[in-house]
Amino acid sequence: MNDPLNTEEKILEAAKRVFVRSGFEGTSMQKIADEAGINKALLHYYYRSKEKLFEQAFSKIFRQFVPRAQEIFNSEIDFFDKIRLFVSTYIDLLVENPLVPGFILQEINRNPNILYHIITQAGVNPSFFFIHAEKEIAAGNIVISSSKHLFINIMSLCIFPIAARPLMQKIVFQNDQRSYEIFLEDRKTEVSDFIINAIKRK
Amino acid sequence: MNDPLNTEEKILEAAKRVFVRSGFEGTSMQKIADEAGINKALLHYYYRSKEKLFEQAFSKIFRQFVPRAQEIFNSEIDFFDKIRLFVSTYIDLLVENPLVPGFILQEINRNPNILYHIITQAGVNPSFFFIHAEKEIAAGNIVISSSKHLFINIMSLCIFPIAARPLMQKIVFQNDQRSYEIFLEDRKTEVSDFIINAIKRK
DNA sequence: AATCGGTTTAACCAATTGGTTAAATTAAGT
DNA sequence: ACTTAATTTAACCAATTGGTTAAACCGATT
Repeated sequence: MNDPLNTEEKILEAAKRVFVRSGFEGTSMQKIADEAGINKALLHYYYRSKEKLFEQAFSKIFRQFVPRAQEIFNSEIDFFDKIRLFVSTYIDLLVENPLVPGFILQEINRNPNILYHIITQAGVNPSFFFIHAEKEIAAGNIVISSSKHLFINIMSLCIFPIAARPLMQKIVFQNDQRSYEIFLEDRKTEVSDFIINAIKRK
Repeated sequence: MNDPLNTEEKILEAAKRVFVRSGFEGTSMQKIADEAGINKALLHYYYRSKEKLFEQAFSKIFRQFVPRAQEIFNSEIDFFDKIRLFVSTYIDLLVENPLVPGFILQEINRNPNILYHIITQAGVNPSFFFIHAEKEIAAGNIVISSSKHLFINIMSLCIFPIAARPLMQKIVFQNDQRSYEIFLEDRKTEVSDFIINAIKRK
């Protein structure tokens, strides 16, 4: 029943939830304080300003999604298996955190400057993916004009359907929630097949 | 030099610009009034509330992107040509309005309820695309588990790279702006080839 | 010239914003 | 028990928020 979190951690967790739900501009310090069950002045005591608190919250949210991807990209498995594992794992991860993609896309466009610090801090580095892809291209196993296109295609196919869910669910599934859940579950194999079909040597 | 727009239109155009730039929560009525070069009370005179003004602005922005897609989907051309034309046209359209995808993704997640009214009003109806795709599947010309997956794949590959540009430009191109411009230009053919490769009968 | 309806403005409103301050409370070390 | 430092609180601040109101302005009709 009692949470073992100290006040500082409790604030950051509350801030993460509220920021993801409402974005930076839509979030007030009071709402975060309410969510954390504490006084508003405490937010400023632990985190000097809204910006500072946001930066830490954003960074922590962002870092939730990096290590899993990094781990898979860096693993020594067959390239197609790597794609299959990444797509399946990532769609699962995104479905569990459905508001995060929209939140991140919103905030990077609002203030791109925060990115530089956060990306380096999170340790984002897809170079192992690029190296593996280039090797497969050189070996003639896959056909694609550039590993960068392939990388962004994979990300697009995984992330967009969740970021744009309310829109897509409405115009493609007449807003039927259950159908969209099944649809997303299907995508865990569907997207991999689509990608592999697109790039494998004929 | 003089603009032929009356005050009502001038307000809506200003509102569109500011809302797209800063989102609903990040936009104040004062900022819109400044952008339009008029008094704040005029906004309430022509559009009763911020919500009402937003709804009209959002609807107008949304409708900018629907007819072009509809037109292409409904045209009587070869299915692969249809994909090529759509991808190329849409990436161009999105590059010209780079902040719109992020704006829309942000707002549909913040308040999904507005969608119902706006989508019907905009006349979104991809059924001709689905019909054409199903026909090609039945004829054995393309291989895909569902036309819905194909539709959302196309949308993902076109929209995501622009919605997530600040992020992707940073982690894939070390934030080199010119490289990303070339990359997006390349995608106009690259994405079509990718999709067609993925679905065409082997 | 008087009047009319639509348009535009300045002044104002209560509520909320991010942030500060000084006092009260708590826990630990002596 | 006394002191000290970290923690938590209530009260407060100026600035901004969305929204209202009443008066001024303006071009057209009579």
